[in-house]
Amino acid sequence: MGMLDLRFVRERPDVVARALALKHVEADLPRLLALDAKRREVLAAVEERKAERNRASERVSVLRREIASLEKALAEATGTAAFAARERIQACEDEIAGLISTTRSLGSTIDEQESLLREIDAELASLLLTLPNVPHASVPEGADENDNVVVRSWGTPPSFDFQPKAHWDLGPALDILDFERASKIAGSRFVVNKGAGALLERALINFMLDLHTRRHGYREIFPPFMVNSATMTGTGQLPKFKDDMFHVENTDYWLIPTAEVPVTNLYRDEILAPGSLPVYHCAYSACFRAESGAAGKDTRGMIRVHQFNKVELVKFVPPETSYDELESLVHDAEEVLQLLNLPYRVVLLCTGDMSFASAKTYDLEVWLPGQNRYREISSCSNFEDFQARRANIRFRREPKSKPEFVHTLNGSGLAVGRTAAAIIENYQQADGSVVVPEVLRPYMGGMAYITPGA
RNA sequence: GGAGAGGUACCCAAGCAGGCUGAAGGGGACGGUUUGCUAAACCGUUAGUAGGGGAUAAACCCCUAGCGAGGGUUCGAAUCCCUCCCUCUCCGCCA
Repeated sequence: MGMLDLRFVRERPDVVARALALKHVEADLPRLLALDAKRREVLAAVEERKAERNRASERVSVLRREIASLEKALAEATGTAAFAARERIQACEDEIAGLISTTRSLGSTIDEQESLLREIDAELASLLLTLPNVPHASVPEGADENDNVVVRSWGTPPSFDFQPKAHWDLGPALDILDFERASKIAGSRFVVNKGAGALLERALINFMLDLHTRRHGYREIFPPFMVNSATMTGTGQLPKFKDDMFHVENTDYWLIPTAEVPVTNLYRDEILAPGSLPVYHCAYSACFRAESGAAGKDTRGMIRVHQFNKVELVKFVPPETSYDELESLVHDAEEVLQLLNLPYRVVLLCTGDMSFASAKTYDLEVWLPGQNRYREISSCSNFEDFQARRANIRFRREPKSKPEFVHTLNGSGLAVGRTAAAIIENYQQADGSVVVPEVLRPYMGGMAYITPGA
């Protein structure tokens, strides 16, 4: 989420209209443009009156001082001098009376115009939020996910000489995933990881964080898992996606749906100093999602749950490099899958399937033998300055130069639960045990196999 | 949770019996003088920002807002009133 530059909308309504069509978004662009014109008209009028009021107030102040000094002089003056002073004082007081009465009526006009302006601003702001980001020129046009483009594939889906099972069968059989008890203590769409299952989850988190911090140059952040409304608004979860999130009753706290929220908001309302870009952050967090619109979808297993773990990658970069940064971000996420030797493909989302805020998005999809299909495991996007404008994150190129909006990017690196599911399914053996990928063994006390009860 | 103190520019800090104070004074930073170099000393500069308008190749100029945030009183608010937020100290409670 985020917003476009009002000036850009004013100057290039054609581009905005095209983006609306490409992303299948409805918005009242003509009304927005009309309000914008109206706003500037009223603003000019109200500011002219304020300037007038300020001049009058200053004049009152000057006159008051003059009166004061005249009164002092009057004490010693006599005859014609005293008479002249009294005359002058009277003239000043008359002028003050006149100034006050005109300024008073000026004030009420200002009040009226300002409240009109507030109404216009409010509607304009909410209309501006209905405009999606403009897709980058390299994004294929298309209606829905069927028009997405597979950019590359890596690895080969394993062939089994037995019928491969889904992780929701394998996990409980190994007693490393417990959906039944999860549903007892919390509800549906939760999972309890046990023994080697818990260890696997923890190992994956550490493995991913180590990879991104030590080899890819990201700085680790461990953020709060609850944030306030201002933060949720900064990255656009509020007000639009209120129902997709969990709210803590009687507080202003919301459970984060992704670490992107706290991490992107770290620099909200800040101007980053020259030389501080690019900033690369990675963050583990639990993610909480209400999945309100997903009834009946992925009800089994840990593909779609209310709480899952994720390692998120977030970048703040100067505008000119953001598309190169997107490519490297995708590679950083891909490397996790390569090192784990999990087959996947990279999909470039078409205009109709990409999110509201994104200018360009690649999805990583991992092969899940149990479902015999690729499933999304990471989504990497360049938001350009769309998020930064809303969250007001800027930077300076030189100590004296004008602040500019940064470009923000983020991507999962990766969704941990889905990665665990992919490992369980891709590394399953005929006897129901699971081979532990080489790179994870150091993180699991050397464990090479997950066997029942491990 | 109880009690107190406080939020002013890059930092510290004065102003708070309303008016040439959008802000004294330090520090820092930047520029200059001096100097073989450095240091010191001296001089100068230093709200940044947002919005609107004007001029333009640009530099620039004008207006408005802005002293934690939002309201109110007033001709006029950093200054008076109300609400909220945050920070610090002490006590209590805890991991």
